Amino acid sequence: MDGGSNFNKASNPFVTEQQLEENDNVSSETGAESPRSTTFNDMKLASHKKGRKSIQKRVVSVPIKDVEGSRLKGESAPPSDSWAWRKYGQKPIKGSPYPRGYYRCSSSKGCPARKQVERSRVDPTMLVITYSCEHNHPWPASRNNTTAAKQAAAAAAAAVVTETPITTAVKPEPSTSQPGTEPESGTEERFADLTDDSILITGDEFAWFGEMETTSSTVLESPIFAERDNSGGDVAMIFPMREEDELLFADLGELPECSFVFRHQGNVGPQVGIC
DNA sequence: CGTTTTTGACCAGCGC
DNA sequence: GCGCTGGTCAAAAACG
Repeated sequence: MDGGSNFNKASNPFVTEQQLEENDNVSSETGAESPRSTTFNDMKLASHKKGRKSIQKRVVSVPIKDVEGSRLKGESAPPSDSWAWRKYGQKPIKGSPYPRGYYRCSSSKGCPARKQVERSRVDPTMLVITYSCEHNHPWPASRNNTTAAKQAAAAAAAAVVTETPITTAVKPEPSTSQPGTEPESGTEERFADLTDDSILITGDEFAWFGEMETTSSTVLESPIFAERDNSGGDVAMIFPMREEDELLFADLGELPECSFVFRHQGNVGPQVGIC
């Protein structure tokens, strides 16, 4: 948690990230037993109590036009990324003329990841996506075989690749040992490494966040990060686009769950990490 | 036929 | 204590 935030804070200039740790409401919901629908209640508690585990949130702004390219239908269709998202609700938000869509990760069963998509009230041309997930949950594999993934891949392929990859970086000190190819050890080991401070990007299970927006092509920076970027400088998160995506998708079949691609700022080729 | 989206309702948290 | 708002569920409809 704390460790992971290093990365976040310093890193990604493109992602507006507000990592909120919403843990602990743990205190006393316990007694909350509701008189009525138990099942419903259980679920409610379950969801609300997720607060027990730290929940991190990341806010990403994406130009709608980018999104539109991949969007299938509906106003709030989220940008396609490497995961499957299922919409489970939509609500008008006070103060905003645009409704907010609620999506849940459907890439794998029990995936706690969620995201909210809404149009920026400040800049209607921007889509604000808030990802949230509790710590330590197993990340779903990229949906390489799903239509969404294919679409994303196709979009990536179709996209003009000349655009500079967004980017930036990763870890301050590229340890030479970054595996260009995945080590053969178990995923867990890898994961362990990744979650370690030694790693970068993600430092936490949010590695997927990075990958996530990557497919959607352009991720806009948020003011928050812009500032950090200026001051920080040494580390930047990378959101490899297109090319990497293609590669990623192409290889996904072989990659274990939750893989992400990143590149060192200094021109070290793209690297793939798996958590 | 299976999966996803839509939409209304319910509940919890928060502010007044 | 009450009302408002946000988040989630679940049934039905739509879609591939």
